[in-house]
Amino acid sequence: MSNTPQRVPDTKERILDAAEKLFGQNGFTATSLRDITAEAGVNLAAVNYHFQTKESLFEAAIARRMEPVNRKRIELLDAAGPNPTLEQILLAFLSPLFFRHPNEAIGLMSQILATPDSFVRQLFKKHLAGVAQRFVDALQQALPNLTRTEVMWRLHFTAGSMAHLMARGPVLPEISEGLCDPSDRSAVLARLVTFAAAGFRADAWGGAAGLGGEAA
Amino acid sequence: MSNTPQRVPDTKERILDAAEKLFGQNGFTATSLRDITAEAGVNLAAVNYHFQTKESLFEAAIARRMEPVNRKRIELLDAAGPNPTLEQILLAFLSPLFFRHPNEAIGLMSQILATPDSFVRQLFKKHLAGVAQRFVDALQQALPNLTRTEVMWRLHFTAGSMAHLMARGPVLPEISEGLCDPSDRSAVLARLVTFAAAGFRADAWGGAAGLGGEAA
DNA sequence: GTATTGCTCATACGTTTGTTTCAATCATAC
DNA sequence: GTATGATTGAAACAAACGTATGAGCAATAC
Repeated sequence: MSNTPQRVPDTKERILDAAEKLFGQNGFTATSLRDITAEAGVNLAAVNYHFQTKESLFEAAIARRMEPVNRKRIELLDAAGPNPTLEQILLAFLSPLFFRHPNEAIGLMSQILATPDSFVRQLFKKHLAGVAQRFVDALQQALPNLTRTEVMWRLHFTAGSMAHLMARGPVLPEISEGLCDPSDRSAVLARLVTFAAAGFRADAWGGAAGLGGEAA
Repeated sequence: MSNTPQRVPDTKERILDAAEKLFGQNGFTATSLRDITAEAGVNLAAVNYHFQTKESLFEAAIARRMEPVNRKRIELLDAAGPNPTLEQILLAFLSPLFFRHPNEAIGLMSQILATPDSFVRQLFKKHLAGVAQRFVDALQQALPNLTRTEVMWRLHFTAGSMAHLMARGPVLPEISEGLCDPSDRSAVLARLVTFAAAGFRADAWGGAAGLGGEAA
């Protein structure tokens, strides 16, 4: 049981660990429950006993990592005081994803952004809706010349950079002639914050330069 | 068909159209060949006759859209002359993805960025390697104070924003209180170029502000 | 002691998957 | 006309999938 102080069997946790790793690496549909139970070294039926279904397992794996991340995000945002700078806001939003994660938790969270299944979209809303609003508010306060719409677009761009980074991080050196090394997380985070902060501070696209687009 | 003298049956094209649509919507593993042949209104065995395997079909669907996009990218980059501006380079890279696509081709291309299967990664390299190098060169020439490594990082950030935009475009209004509407592609492209251009022009992260990250 | 509860095990169910087979069909060449 | 080569059709294949079942085991409660 949950409240018994001694002897919590680790089967449930081992399943979560394996699910986190494999879902993060291969996505939801491409990962089978047999893959997960084999990786965890537990019986196949254990996943049906502890979690009821594959979707519930995915949701549990997401929640286990997402909740502390979102708690940390709010905590950092609060710690920055009533008038946080743009960089403080971006760091509060991004840094909890980069640190304090034992293994491939990051890949898992990128899957929630990349998986098109409808129940994953619901998860996305469930875990990110509240926190996103707090950050949009903070960003709008720090950048009073941007409309709320504009702030949201740029937050989406930033989230996309982050998701792409998390999803394709491991293969980044391979496709960048070895120049981009994502293993130094602090450096990557600093680069991303620098890039995003400058993007946020851009004029609200009076556009100027020939943004015709649509060529012949 | 109409103009070809030797009777190309449209079964092959119908399969490609359906594959493009469904792969783009649901991803590779979540889309079955029976889904595709049902959508195309053709027999299941036709996919094995024209393409041999599911992976080959995916590759063919990707290639059919990716090659014109990359041709257009190079064409736009060349048309910008020997010293293109940053905005011209970004437009050449991004705009071919936004226009001239009959249906959900865009979702398909975002899948190539989000699908972690190894053969999809090879596709990514095959179709993007050459073109990426041209653009990194152009960007480095336009931003001489950035190292090649820095340029690559920021191009990846930009590609991530784009991929995220393409993958989650349809649900963007839903998760943004209806404020972000991706249907006006020209406006979205202009916003993305504005954001990315400012990010590229940021100082090469002497960092300054407290980028400590890793809190307790 | 027995009863009960929490958990793990091997095994099986019904579907769905990608792929294959081979007969039927079609347009064209002779 | 018939023959030929290309294409489509219905059906089946083994394998893998998510899920379900019920016996077996350990520990606690009575």
